[in-house]
Amino acid sequence: MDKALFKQADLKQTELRAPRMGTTYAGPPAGGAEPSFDLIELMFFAYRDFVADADHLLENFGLGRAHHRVLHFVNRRPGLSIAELLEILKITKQSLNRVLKELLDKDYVEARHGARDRRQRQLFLTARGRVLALAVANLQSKRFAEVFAELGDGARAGATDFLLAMINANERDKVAALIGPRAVTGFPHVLDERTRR
Amino acid sequence: MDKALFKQADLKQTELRAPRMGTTYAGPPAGGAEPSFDLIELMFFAYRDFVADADHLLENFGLGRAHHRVLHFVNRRPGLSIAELLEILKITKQSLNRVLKELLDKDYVEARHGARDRRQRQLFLTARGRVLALAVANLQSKRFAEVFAELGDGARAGATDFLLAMINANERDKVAALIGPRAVTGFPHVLDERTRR
DNA sequence: GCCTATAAGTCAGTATTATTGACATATTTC
DNA sequence: GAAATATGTCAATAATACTGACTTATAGGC
Repeated sequence: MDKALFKQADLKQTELRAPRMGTTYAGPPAGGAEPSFDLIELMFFAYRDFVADADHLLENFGLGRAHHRVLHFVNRRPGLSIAELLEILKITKQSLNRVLKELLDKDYVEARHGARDRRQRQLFLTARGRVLALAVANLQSKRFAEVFAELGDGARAGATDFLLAMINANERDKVAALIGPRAVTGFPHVLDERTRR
Repeated sequence: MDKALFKQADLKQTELRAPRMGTTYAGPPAGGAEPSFDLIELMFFAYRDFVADADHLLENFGLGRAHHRVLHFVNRRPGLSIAELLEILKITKQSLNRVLKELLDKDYVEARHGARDRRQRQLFLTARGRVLALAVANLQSKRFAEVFAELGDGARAGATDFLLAMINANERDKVAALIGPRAVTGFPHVLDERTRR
């Protein structure tokens, strides 16, 4: 009985923890209220299963979590520079290097000299890369589609609001800006001035 | 300037990816709909900041993400066995060992011989461990409190429904069962039959 | 044009969290 | 008593990250 309880799959361990942000620990309880154990645990499991979709798919291509992140953000912000990518991913260039090199080698990502500044390398997905990124995004979107088929489409706005509110206030605007305008099309950077002469 | 550019925080990399589940990739698009890039990205950022809270706090105690998971689940299911913990965490006992040993050494966790089966070791938090686990939970709960202060308390049920629906269907009942009844008190295992003679 | 700053790439060494495989020990169950 | 089970442990490895130091190419100020 206890066996069957958690048998489903071989999961990699990475959740329930993450990067440190500028969060300040203000001391024990907020104001006497009980901790929201339910939501804490739900966040853990929901995220676990959510990312598992992408993880599972990309594994077939010999790509790991680091590759996924790069693929995702290059897809979302085509034309971004190495520095910008490092800013988003919050990793060092040494860490990025291995992963990016593999993505370049395997022809998922393409780097072009910066149009304005030749020192920069602007990153784009190749056709292959775009197919893969879209496949991942579609798989993840399928989960959302099922969720809102169950909860009703009205729940989508609520979920969006909830997730946005969960983001650190100082980053919320940036994320909202990145998300809102490009939610559907997703190709703003290609059009911005940096890629023009 | 490149220095300053990346200085914000020293973040560990683990998000936007996770364990593999039994998710089946059914082919490109679901039915022609655009991928939900907005929600995909929101999940990433929301979870990133959410777990950063715990991460940041535990770092002061020399504890990492693996320790957090153990602390969390032992707190939530006191009296669980090594095997049960491994099942939940989906890691090997070799991986658990180092982490658990540290938590035992540092007196956050306590292991007692199984009451029914002396081969088993049942895990409990010590007073210290409970204080720490509660501090983490309170910090994470603070974020939820702020979110629902902003969105209104009505949003809490919606968020719960959303997160629950995001969990793989085959696990949903188990998680719901674990979460619902013990959301507040959190000490069910101690009372279950396994710890009795 | 030169000098400095910047963007990126690279080499070397290390940490954390995970893995697989093999085997030892204590205890339960048949 | 023998086999199964729960746990612990040794050893080697992988993926993802880190710091520090250095090179190369290009941009920009003077």
